[in-house]
Amino acid sequence: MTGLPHPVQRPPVMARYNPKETEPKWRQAWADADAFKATVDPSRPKYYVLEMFPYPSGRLHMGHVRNYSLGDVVARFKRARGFSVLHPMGWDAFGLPAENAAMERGVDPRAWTYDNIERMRVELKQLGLAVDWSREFATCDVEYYGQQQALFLELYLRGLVYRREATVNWDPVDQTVLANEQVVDGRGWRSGAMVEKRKLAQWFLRITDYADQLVDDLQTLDRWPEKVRVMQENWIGRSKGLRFAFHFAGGPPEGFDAGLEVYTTRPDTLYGASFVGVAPDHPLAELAARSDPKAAAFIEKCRHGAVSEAEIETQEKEGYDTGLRVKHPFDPNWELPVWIANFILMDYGTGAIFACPAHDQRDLDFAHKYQLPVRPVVLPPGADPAACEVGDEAYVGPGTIFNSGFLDGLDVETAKARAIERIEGQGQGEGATVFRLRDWGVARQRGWGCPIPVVHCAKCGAVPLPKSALPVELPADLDFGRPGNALARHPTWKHTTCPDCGGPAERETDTLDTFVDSSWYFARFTDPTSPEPIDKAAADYWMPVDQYIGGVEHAVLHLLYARFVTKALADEGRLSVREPFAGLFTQGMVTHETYRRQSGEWLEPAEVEIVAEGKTRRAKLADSGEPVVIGDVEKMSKSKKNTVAPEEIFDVYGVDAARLFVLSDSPPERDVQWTSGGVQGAWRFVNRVWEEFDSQPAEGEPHSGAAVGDDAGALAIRRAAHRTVKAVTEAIETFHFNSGIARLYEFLNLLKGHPAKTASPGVLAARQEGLSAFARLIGPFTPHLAEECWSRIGGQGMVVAADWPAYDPALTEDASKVLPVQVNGKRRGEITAPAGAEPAEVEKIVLDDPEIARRLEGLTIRKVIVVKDRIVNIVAA
RNA sequence: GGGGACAUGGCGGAAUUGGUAGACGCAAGCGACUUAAAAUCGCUCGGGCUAGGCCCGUCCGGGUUCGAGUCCCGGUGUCCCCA
Repeated sequence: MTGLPHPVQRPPVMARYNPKETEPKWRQAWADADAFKATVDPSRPKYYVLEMFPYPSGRLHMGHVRNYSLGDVVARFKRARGFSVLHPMGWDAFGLPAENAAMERGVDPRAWTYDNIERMRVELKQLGLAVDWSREFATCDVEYYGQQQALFLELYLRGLVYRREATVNWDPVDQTVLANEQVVDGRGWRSGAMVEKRKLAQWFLRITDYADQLVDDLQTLDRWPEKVRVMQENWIGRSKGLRFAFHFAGGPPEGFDAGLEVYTTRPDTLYGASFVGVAPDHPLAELAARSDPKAAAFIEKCRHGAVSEAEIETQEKEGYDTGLRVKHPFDPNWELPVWIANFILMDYGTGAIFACPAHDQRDLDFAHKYQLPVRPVVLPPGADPAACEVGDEAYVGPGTIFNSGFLDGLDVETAKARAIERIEGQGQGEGATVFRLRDWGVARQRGWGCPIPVVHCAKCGAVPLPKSALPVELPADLDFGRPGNALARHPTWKHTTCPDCGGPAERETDTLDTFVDSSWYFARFTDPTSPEPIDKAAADYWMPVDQYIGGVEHAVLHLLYARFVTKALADEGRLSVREPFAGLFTQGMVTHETYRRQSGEWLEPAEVEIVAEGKTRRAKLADSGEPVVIGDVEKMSKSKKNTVAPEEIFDVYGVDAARLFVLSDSPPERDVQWTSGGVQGAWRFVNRVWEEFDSQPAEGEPHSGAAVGDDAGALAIRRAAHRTVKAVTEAIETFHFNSGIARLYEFLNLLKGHPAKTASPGVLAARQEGLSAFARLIGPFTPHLAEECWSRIGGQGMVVAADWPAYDPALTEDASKVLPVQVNGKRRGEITAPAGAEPAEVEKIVLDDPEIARRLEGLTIRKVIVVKDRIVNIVAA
């Protein structure tokens, strides 16, 4: 039985490598040399590395350590490879957490945010990132959001900004609009109040104008994860179908002279129509409510129903028959009832559908509930038309159309085209592409955000401000002490004059969604002090971002908005690229085991002692010995208390060990599980590396090693060194950092086998060559240690200024290869052959081998397969 | 309901993309050093057996192939996205 130490335990005092001394020293040296300044240098290839910028929550967590360490590996590697690198850092600084802190603790959001930035900057700098800090900015800097207001006005003038009434989720307690994701079980995520649907005038960006491009250009993003491209494509949801109008039987109701317009992706199933449905907030439903109290009551009930698409899908289907009737477009004598149904979305298509229960599950559920007809019109392959019946499941597969007049006998796709042609011929509608994507509502009723640069004038309406009136600055004395929009209730701020007529006017008090802030910051980084929002020349040099790194949770919204804004800015002539991020990497989370008392109370890792008994592990409280339940491995979170504070780890093991561990333990795209043992292993490696460098005598230093040559040892070291350079280079290029670090461990193990103190001059020279490469190879992962080691063996200048080591391909291959020999696919021995030996030559060696010959006794050789430098397989019977 | 990803020792994960499965690390066991512990160093570490040689083994069941962790078909499980 062995008790493991706490996650954060003092390292042995006798350790010779002292990160507390070396790490600050090298960070200072980099700063003094301005080593990471990004410079426009047309003579060199450029490389722009960017990690999604942090929200200044106040403290660094392990997720940050991982995210920024990953980007730092790329930045340092590309710099060493001769690229002119831009690797900036900034702050996504507007948003609700600051307002919540303000309300809870009575602090000013601005002060809270900038204090947090101060603190986090210190911690991030401690990570030793190769960042050009001279470009730092926060989105809440007036220099930034003022430029954003200028861009907003440009989009306004191009017709990409508009204002309309929209149904929103309204939290009556917090007095604000909530995004769908902020509504949980019909209640506001913060207040817990029942959310209402309200109509409010809202500002929108016309992202749907770019919907086609946003889908089509996904094809060009070949360095994006396939997963993210699929998610975006689904989110945009382009579908081709038919938009057409039903004529009313017995004359149209008021305002519906043109009929009732519906949209469908299944015009082939028109003969299966059973009823027509409209959304509860459809104008026709509202019209019906005016004369029918029951309809009004039903609509009111729907208002309190589900808000997200997924919830709408799973809730009980309900409807109300308006009594209105429409005529089937292909048969004027066929009348269909018009229902108000709670599963229809006003925002998708036209907010009205025709229902074909036999071939749509939602329609079928609805039809069953209200005893509406179910008429199959698509015959599954091989089915009998006479016996075809629909049970509880709608048939949505391919098949042959039947029961459908002129469409009979056609396949689904042909029938769709034929039905669209017929409707178009009747002048009743046309084929149309519809997107699931909706315009982007960017207005937030919040005081801690970028003010929308518009005023409302009683005479002129909503008037955009002229650029000369920018920036529209947030007042310093906002009252965040209670819920609601602090900007709207400020006593004086909103009162102004109309730029058009000079009369009294009120400023728009909504601010922009923080996703707007993050939709162009990457372009601002190319010249953050430009008087223009974006300096064209700088952007032309640096854009696009060559490698963007962040969490997959932003796969849709942030990345989609940034793509849209980039395209819009390109159309304005402000950018020359149409896609912001040429390469995207989505890294996994940092996780940790969870621990609870038997009563269920969460416990921090530091309170728990792990007891290992052979292959099983148990846990108990470190002080009392009370048994502890080991729970699942989950994302580090305060609520489950399974967090480990980076600063404590830095303090005990140094920054390099922490970086090394998060980089080495798992492939970057997967979750990494933080363990105390793991970081101790990284710490051991740091020390072993230092000892290896420290044992290498400087040139001319007295040395007790053997005077005789040891060419075999020297050659082994050189080969391993060159192989390691090749492997690590390739590993970094392909984001296989964990494998690259494993190769570094291997090389160190090999060097240990040829210690300096007993080495011949030849081995010493080979070690020197190997150590020189090694110091540079570990630079991207453990940059401080790399400098200390490089300096110890007399490297010129600093590692950050040194070239990446080159390798000699001839030295990465052994002169002879050991090839396994299989007989009928089973390993039966091995032979040694010269590298690159031709099959015939290898075959001869194999057949001359006595051991192999013994294995083949009594068998007839049918075939000998030789894979060069790899394997031999003899097929024999 | 649709789509996608994944499944390898006690654990995290390697495997040159069809060619010696388990690199490297963690945990564990044994040993050395030590008054002792920690640290450090060395050895062992998928399972089985008639143990210096064989057999089995990459979630399960089939298939293709000289050869399958890798490709194909079917199933199970976990996760993600969409509905």
